Amino acid sequence: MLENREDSCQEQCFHPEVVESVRRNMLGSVPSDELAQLFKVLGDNTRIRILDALFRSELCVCDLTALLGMNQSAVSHQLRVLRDARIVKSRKYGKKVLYSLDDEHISGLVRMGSEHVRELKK
Amino acid sequence: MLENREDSCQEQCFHPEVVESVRRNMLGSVPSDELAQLFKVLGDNTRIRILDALFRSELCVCDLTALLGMNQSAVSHQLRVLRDARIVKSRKYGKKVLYSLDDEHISGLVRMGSEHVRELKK
DNA sequence: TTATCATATGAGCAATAGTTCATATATAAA
DNA sequence: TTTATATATGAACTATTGCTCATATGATAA
Repeated sequence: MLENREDSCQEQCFHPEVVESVRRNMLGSVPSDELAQLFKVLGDNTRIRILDALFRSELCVCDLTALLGMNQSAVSHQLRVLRDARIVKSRKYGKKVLYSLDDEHISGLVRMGSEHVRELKK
Repeated sequence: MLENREDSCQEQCFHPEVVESVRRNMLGSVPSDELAQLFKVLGDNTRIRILDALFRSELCVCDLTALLGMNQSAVSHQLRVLRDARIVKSRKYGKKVLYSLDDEHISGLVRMGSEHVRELKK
């Protein structure tokens, strides 16, 4: 991996010791990919709004649809993405399906992210 | 907003009180969009690896390029995305540009995200 | 100055994502 | 059973994203 320097830059700039030391401590490529995947799922306005709502209360698809003011199909599609990522869970209640958050880490992430956004505004 | 129920579902399913109460506490649409934008920036494997590296040390573009084993142009493009989001900052040092993390919230987010991924594996 | 090196950037392209529409499934009521 | 309701899903379309290639910019050295 370290050998493909042709594409990057010349000897003078490249610092093998620093690069090696950093590399040793970095996440393996598999975990970094999973982490990116998690953030990618959180990186959509519709899904954030869904989570923001579910953070307040367990809700059925219908109420989420009304709340977001969008297509039921679109909401269901996004709920599937969140379910696949195990960020929300669902349970049947009669004809309805009730959704709620599946993990407390997620609300922590959302809270910390909001904090960051708020800081940036200053 | 609450009136476009035609697209969603019938009277029986819709719960106006719950929806209203949830809506009142939700993030405004502007902040939720900014929050999604932040997560979107973090939701890419290349950018996560860059942050993971910068978390360990300030690095020039050339070293990052060697570290990630990819095109210098690709790295510069992603650094621009991170810079625009004010997640990393840069300073000139001779011909080189040195990058580092711009905000301590970010490492917190990455750490919390990693925690979540680790938990999911169990 | 000119040449070289490190980085940035615009255009173009392929892959992916989010939405809508139509329809399928599942539960309940008549 | 038949009908209606709530949700899920596949296909199609458009918009966005990340990469590559070529080139521009900016700084140092000769």
